[in-house]
Amino acid sequence: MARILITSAIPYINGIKHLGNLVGSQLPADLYARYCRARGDEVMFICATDEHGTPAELAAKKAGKPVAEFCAEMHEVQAGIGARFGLSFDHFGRSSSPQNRELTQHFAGRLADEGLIDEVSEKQVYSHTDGRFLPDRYIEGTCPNCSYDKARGDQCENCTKQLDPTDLIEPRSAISGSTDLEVRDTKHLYLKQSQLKDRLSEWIDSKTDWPVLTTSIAKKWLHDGDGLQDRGITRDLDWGVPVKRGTEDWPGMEGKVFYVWFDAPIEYIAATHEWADKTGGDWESWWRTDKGADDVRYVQFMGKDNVPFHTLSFPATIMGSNEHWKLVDYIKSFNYLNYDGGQFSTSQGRGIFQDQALDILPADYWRWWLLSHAPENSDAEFTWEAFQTDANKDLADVLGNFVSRVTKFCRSKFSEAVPEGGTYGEAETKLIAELTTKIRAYETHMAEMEVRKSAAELRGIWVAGNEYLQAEAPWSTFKTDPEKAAMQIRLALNLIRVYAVLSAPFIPEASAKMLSGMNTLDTSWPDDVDAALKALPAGHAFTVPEVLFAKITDEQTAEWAERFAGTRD
RNA sequence: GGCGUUAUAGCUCAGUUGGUUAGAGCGAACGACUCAUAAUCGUUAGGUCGGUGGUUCAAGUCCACCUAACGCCA
Repeated sequence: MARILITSAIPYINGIKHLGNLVGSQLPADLYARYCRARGDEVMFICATDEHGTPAELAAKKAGKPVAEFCAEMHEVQAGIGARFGLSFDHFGRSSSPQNRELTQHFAGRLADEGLIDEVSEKQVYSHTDGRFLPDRYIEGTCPNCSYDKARGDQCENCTKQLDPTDLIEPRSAISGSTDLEVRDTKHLYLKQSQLKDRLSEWIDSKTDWPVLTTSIAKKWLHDGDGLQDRGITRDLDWGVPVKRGTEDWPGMEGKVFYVWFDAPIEYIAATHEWADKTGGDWESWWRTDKGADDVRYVQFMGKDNVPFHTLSFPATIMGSNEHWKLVDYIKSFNYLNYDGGQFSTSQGRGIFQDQALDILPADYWRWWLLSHAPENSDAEFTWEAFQTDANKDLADVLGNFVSRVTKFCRSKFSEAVPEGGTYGEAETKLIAELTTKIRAYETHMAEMEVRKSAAELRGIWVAGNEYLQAEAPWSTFKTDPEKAAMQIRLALNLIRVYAVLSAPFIPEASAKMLSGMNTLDTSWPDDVDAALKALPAGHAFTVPEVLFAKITDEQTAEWAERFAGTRD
């Protein structure tokens, strides 16, 4: 039994995420977690909300709430949506937790002790009206180059010229519009990533089994231009982890917090700590190689935009501490999912948001389509037409209908119990051999996190059942040899249970309905297919389940396409 | 402008270390069946692998250049 630590990139607290966010990390991570558990591994599946930073402050202000309250509410909203999608986190934490505060401060202290922190003095714009420093993008003004009047402090969107906030003519706060600004000196901490470049480079080079998407992004950041740059890890904000050197105050850093990118990945560890505090478990046995984590395999899931932080910044934090923290063993990264010819856009409200998706269809439809089209090798595209066709064909016609035809046939010709009699012939032997081959292939793809291939293989396993029925035609057999038909249907009924077990990582709700219909709690994995197809013995009572997957109609997709094309308020 | 990823049948995608007639699903046409959510099963027709030029006995699969899309950076 292996020990698998799985983390999904943590979604930002600000607002409800769209489906692109889901398929890029949480959903495939859940698929893998469920599969590992089904195979008997000990799994720790962690996710959280990323709560610190300016966008959260601004969103809270807009909502008219204190930021802590806003984050607490949004955390519950996101946790609720995750639960409805069937995301089986062992813990869904919060980066604003005391555990994360303590660990973040600890890491900063260790890095400082190792000489990897620089204190840098820089100039930054302060807004008297807002009572705060303004990050570059929260300053607007007239571009000195093209006179565009909405240039941002870092760049003019009109002429693309790079700017410093001090370049702007008539600068103003993007938050309040105030022009009562001044440039102040402020001191910040920098993580000297450049000093860890060789260690990081060597480490990345050793990961020959990682997806190209992951390593190519990492190598680009390592070697591009002047190479890996040092990064500021503090900000002049209120909302965040207060800067401390371990448990000690940090002279000159009063009133400052760590920058979100520094504390967010540490939340993976902290969330496990949160889990332990809640359950009495041992979080260090998952994260400290000197305290039992040396046999843990750590797998991270994320979208490609998060790769630099997970291949370089977070490992720099871990390595730099010179303590025995677990480094990631495998990074599975995903490209983007596009929506009908363009990008999903949170800011423009374009595409389908997670709560909306669940309002119109059960989670399994989304899980299946998104996973079977996961953007593994390139960006993928969501269209309503493809979604409707694929979901209807795969879920309703191939799997759902298989369950219907078998259970209803049995009920009408025999009873709502597994029929007795008959013995296997050549066709059954052949089917078992074929299923065995396909299931072993499915296991391989799942273990390798080849999401699309896994889905295709699973679908093939479903199809094999229909092929068998079609070829053996128990409805014909029944007229001349009822015992043989009984055997065929007994096998088919058992196949439903096997399908439920195999399909659970993809479509947990439907899987549960199938098991419930088959009136069994037996979720044992079909290591031995022959034996697995005898799990439900003759005489075992069952009930014909409701339609597993109702078909999506043309009217529905037409309506949805229109509803989600526009913007969300 | 730099870097990266991608470019394979109408659509969505597979194609291992270069090697016999380039694969799958969907869609299409035709056929079989009637237990089932007008579901299922089978057969067939469709690509010479973005373009050009190389390396090689042999390239979708390696190299160069070009084009296009997307992304990152500047």
